[in-house]
Amino acid sequence: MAKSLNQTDFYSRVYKVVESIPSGRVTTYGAIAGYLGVKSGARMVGYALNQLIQLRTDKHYPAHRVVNRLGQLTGRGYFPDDTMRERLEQEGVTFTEEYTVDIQNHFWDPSEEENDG
DNA sequence: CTAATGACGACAC
DNA sequence: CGTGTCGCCATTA
Repeated sequence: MAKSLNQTDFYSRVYKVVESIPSGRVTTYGAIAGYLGVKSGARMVGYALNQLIQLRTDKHYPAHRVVNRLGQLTGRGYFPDDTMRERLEQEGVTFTEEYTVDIQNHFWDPSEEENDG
């Protein structure tokens, strides 16, 4: 498994996991961080997602499927309008609050990446 | 190098 | 149960 995690590599892995998030599901920063090996790197995950905005690449990641451990759309402020919320809704994700998803019902674990890998 | 920030998380009161 | 504080690690100034 991953041993020496390069700084930039960490980002690449985050993007890879994020784009691997299935529709109608959501995951948390800590889950991704822990999955990558950096338990306390939850902040780095969120930071990595933020970088997506800077990337300015044609490729866009479903960063809207990433929420904090409470299911709050903390990053909604970085999305235009309520894109983050509407996106989740159209995918079938339920909400327990205006900007809080039912994470306990839609939580997705990165390790569930059912892939030959 | 030091200091400040952040799409987080856990603990203390 | 809500507020306040520290820890975490990379990025930025």
